[in-house]
Amino acid sequence: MSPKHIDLPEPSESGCRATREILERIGDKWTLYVVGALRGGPRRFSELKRDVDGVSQRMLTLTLRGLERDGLVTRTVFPSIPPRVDYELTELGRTLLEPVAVLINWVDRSRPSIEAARARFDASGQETRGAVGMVHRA
Amino acid sequence: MSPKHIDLPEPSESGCRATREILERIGDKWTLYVVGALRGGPRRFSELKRDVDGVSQRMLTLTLRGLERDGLVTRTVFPSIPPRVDYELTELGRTLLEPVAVLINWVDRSRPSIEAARARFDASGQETRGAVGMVHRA
DNA sequence: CAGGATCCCAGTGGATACTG
DNA sequence: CAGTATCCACTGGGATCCTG
Repeated sequence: MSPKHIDLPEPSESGCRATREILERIGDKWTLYVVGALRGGPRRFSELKRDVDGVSQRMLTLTLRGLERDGLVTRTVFPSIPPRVDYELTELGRTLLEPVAVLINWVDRSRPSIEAARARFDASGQETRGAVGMVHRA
Repeated sequence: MSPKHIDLPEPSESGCRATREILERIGDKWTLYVVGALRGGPRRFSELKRDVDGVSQRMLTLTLRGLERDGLVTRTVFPSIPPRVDYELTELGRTLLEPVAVLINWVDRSRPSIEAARARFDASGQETRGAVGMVHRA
């Protein structure tokens, strides 16, 4: 069925290229997690490093730079000793939280189905390869 | 400030690791575009190759395999000459369209702001680096 | 504490050639 | 047409060391 499907907004056709560029930003390995860690308010560098867990200081720095460059995060330096730097989502950055939440929710709800599908595929997938006749693999 | 923010669903805490694994699937270079190309209904391999534009047959194959493995698309072989293979979103695959649409919409709406921020950052970013006092870069 | 500079590896993905 | 197989370049990203 699905007579009408969902009406995907068509990445405005014009900006499909530019859209990809931005999707790759938030599609990288750490951006979503950093944004998630910042959702509660300002965080220091070392707090983020602890919260995100697994991230190297190099990647955390690069990720924060990228977010700052895109106007999604502000960086505030306090000239104290020891130095202290706070990162915080901008207005724009906070608007990203909703789309991300929708996506995360989808992943959470779909994970059982996906993992089941993977198990099925990995278990019985290969030998139907050269089968004769119409084949549905999956 | 920001007393309430948006209430991010907390990636169910438990499955943060597993969630990442799936996020990386749809976060790769081609998956979202292939899914987008399939939103209108079944498509043949060669049609997808034309639609997605820029994708190599290798990456298209790998991407489709991954989606098939995760139960998001079905692969149907017609034993004709020349051979024909149709790909189609599953029910589960179609449920992915909405979260993706939300994200694409966000990118489209935010692109002007982001590009402006990038221009500003790239133009005047570097020299405020070692400045004294509290500094807001951006 | 925050992060710059280097080195280096593994995986992603492109180009090309071949097959059923 | 719809792949598979190889080779290869690039780069994302980790580890480590050093500085203000």
